[in-house]
Amino acid sequence: MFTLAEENYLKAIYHLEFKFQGAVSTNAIAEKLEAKASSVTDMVQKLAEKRVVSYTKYKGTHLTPEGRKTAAKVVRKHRLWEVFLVDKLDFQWDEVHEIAEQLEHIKSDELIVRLDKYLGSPEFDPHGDPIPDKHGNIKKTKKRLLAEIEKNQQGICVGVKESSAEYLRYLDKKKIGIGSEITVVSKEYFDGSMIIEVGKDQFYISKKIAENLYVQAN
Amino acid sequence: MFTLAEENYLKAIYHLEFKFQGAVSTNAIAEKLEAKASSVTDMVQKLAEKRVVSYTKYKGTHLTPEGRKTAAKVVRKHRLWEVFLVDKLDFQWDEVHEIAEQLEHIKSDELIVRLDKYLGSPEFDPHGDPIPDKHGNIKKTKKRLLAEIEKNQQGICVGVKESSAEYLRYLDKKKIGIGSEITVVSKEYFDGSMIIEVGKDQFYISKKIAENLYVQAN
DNA sequence: TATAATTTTTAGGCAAGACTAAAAATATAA
DNA sequence: TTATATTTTTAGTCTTGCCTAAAAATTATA
Repeated sequence: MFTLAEENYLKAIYHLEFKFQGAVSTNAIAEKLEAKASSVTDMVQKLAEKRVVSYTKYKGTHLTPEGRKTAAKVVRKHRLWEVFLVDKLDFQWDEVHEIAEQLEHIKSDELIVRLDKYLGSPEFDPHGDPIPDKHGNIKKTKKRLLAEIEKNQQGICVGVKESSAEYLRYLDKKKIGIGSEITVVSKEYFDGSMIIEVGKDQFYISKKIAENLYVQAN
Repeated sequence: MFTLAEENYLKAIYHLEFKFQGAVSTNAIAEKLEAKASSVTDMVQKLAEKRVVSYTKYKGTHLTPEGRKTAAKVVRKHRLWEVFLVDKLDFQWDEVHEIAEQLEHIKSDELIVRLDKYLGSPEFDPHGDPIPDKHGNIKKTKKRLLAEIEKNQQGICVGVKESSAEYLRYLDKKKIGIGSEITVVSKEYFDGSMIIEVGKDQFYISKKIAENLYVQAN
């Protein structure tokens, strides 16, 4: 079993390894967890003793298969709880992260199984990120930025890039949410702005908006 | 804000104060939390500094109004989560305690409000224990001993008092389990024995049996 | 009431997980 | 290639929450 701190380190390394596709530096972990590098060295050495990471001094850290499995499980729990909070308790996208950050550490395998079933075994969380299955495998997202979609093509909204509260509220106001079908009606290459159709409505969006929204296109 | 350990101490003192209606001894807390008395002394002094308990050396501990409010909130969360686990995730009543023990420490006022609403603002948990309202007030418990039920009244089995293996085997043999509807067909005031109906069966039970079974009556 | 038993507190320590400051290794630049 | 800057590690501390062992206070008993 792992402590709360250990789980958070494993999760951070999991995300960083995915993002940079290589050894994870001590400083990168420190920044992600808002901790000092010296604290990270301590913990990483401890995790190496527990065989969940491989660590070479000055060279960085990797998850072992065992560590990856553990990290994926935490991520799975986090994202399942986010679905619960949004789908069942009607939270907004931007309100769930902090709570899920706590719920992800609840220890009970049976609970995950039942929660997953109760939510209809979702494959994506409310931000469009894939939920690892019980073996830690994740579906590859075909998610692209709305800005990359061409005229007359369409995509399903699956998430956001930067999730500031203002931005999420803007999307809400425009009735854009996970699952919304968005069609690019016209595109201005000069400034990257677009006119898009969501449901029955058509409206203008700036480049900045389009570069912050992930859609799944065919 | 309180740490996990602090919340557990406050909850323990809350329950013990309720049970014994007076100052709570150091040893009583130690037993309840499976800790050493010296650890309890440490923590109780710390809680006294935080003004959530009043503590006099060698005389025991009391919750302050502030402490009682905090403790009641933890109990409220615990019992709401138990309802969630049983009503929504189909857990059995006896499987939920450990998980709720973890969930009760999740910090988010908004979460409690929404969870409560989602569950239909229940007043009792699956064991028949009352759920404190948002101000910490509790309804008088619905849970009573079967021995207190009068002739022709009925109740739903919600738990046992002493859970010896023999007793549980006896209940099993008689097909009495959580959720069983029990009707008192007749009652002998001389020795406290009864004839009860469970499902289609009627049979005799002794006073001792009736004093060990909790039912939820209207 | 004096003595024994029990309860509670104090004193000192330990592990986890964070920190600061300084040293060592690595990377960058002149 | 040497000097400088950056990154990482080590060494030593601190707090939390627990422990053991011993001392002190309280309660029970003879």
